[in-house]
Amino acid sequence: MEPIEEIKKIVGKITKLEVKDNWIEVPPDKKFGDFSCTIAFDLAKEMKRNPNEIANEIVKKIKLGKESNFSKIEVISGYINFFLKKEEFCENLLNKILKEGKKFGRLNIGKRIRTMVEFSQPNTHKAFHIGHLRNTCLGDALSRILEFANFDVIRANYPGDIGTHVARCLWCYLKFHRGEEPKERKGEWLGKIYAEACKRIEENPAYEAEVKEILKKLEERDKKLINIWRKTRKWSLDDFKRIYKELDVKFDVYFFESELERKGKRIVEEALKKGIAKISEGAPIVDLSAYGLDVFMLLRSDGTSLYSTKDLALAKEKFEKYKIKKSIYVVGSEQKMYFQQLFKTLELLGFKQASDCYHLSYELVMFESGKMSSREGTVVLYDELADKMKEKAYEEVRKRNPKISEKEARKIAEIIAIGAMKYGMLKFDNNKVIIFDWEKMLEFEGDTGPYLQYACVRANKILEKYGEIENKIRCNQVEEVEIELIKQISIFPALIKKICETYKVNLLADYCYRLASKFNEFYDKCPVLSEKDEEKKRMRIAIVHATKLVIERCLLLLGIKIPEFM
RNA sequence: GGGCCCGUAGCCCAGUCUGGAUAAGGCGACAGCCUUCUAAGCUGUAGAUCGUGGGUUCAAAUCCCACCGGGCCCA
Repeated sequence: MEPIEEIKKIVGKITKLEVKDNWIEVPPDKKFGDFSCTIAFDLAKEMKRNPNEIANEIVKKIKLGKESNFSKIEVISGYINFFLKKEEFCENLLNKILKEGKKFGRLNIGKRIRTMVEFSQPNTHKAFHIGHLRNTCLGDALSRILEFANFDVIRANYPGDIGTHVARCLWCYLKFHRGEEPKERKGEWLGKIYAEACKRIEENPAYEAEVKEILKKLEERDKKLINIWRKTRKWSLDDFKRIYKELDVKFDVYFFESELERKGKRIVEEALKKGIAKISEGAPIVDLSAYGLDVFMLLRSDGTSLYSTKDLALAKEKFEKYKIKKSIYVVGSEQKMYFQQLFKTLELLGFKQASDCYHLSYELVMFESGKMSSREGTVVLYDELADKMKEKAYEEVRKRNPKISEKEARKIAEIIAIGAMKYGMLKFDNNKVIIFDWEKMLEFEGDTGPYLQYACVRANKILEKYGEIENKIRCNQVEEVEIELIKQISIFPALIKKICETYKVNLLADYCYRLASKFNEFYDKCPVLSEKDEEKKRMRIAIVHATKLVIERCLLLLGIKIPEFM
């Protein structure tokens, strides 16, 4: 039995209560044991008695059996402190991992829940910038974690290939850059055209009418214009695909806004017929003020579509065609209100699945001076960042490996650069604004991606030199660093469970850093290959093996690759 | 005017959901450690009125209320 389970069982038996998770904690200091139970404080309140006395009474009744995980139980000022039989605990865990191998941490959810994670959603005709990167890393990592935990995940992308921004870009392209075509990174070039369009329109608002005309023609499927739209749209999409390939991010399905306009308009008609929507100032709206959600507009008064028009159609498609149970939307937090309105409207339209729609919001990537804006062209492009990261990583790789080939150095550098970038995006809580800082982003020491990769590379090197690993080991004596490391490994399955419930991907990044840190400490203090005591050596190899498995798993789930050397 | 998020050391950040013992790390600074499995590493020192003020509690960074500062959304 797991140690925590055992505490729940024995304390529960004596108090005749179900022991809650938050009554059990890990003490701040080793001298207080390995686990602590705070049940006496709560009981003291109810019984109006001294917690210390109650704790002592509980402990007096506990008889530890031979199979128990614990060697000792102590009461200190109301806390019931449990001390593990360290050697047994380590031996059990290590042997369990030797047996389970890569399956360690995988959850056994009986039924596979079909879950769609929609993320990335870049706009064509605009640049792919580091805000999209945050979104993409987050959605990809979440998908990987849910997949590992046995959810049936469908990864969806939803590029914005139609709408005002496209009309602006095409207007500027046709009016000022007709026929031009760059040789490479064509999507990036279109992004510049878009920024130029915004600038020109701002300077001369009379252009607005011309843009509107283009938008209208696009919705009416004007043949000539559609051909140009198709061509330029592909420029952007090709750029996105190149970036996803570099990031090793895959999608199972692409939805395009342009393909949802008509279906969306039909749903709006239906909503009007049902009386859920009504016309106000010429535009169909849903009045959600009864739910504190103001008014939700479904179409513009000129009949052109909005995000909402298309999102209604998309949701319907997700529910009906893909038969999903859960729908996760990874979208910036500025859209919180919008998604509340959308989900409520879906509910009113009779979609039961609306209650299983979840907006996973995250804050923006900003500059110290304020928001990035693709309109003003003040964005850090993905390629700009990636190029600099790769160059920096290349220098570092060269410093340490002067003899390897150019090709090999570039390959390793890319793995490190992409890892650093992803970790830099994933380690922060999603509610927190990331203030973009070149210096911090280009850091490869301390709490960074390369630190994690490095720990894993070190572990791999030891295992590679050792050869075949035994499938059962014994722990006669374990040192403090070893116990600390093994304890960190042991909480991995619980962590995965928690992330599946909270969608907090940064917990995994944080965990992995702590694990790598404990391993580096172990690496420094406990020689493995040169250890003379054979039994101890086998145990240490098992520790290295277990650490490698878990770090490798974490990095895989974060979407970070591991170089062969670095 | 209404709503949401953030505020923890010079800088960055975990912990807040589910209150618990001495607030965890990273960067930067200072002092050490490479003839021993890769120093992108390890060890130590200095650095925190947990935005402010109240409240609840045996116990508050964590829960409640008010306010201040920053960001976002709606009107």
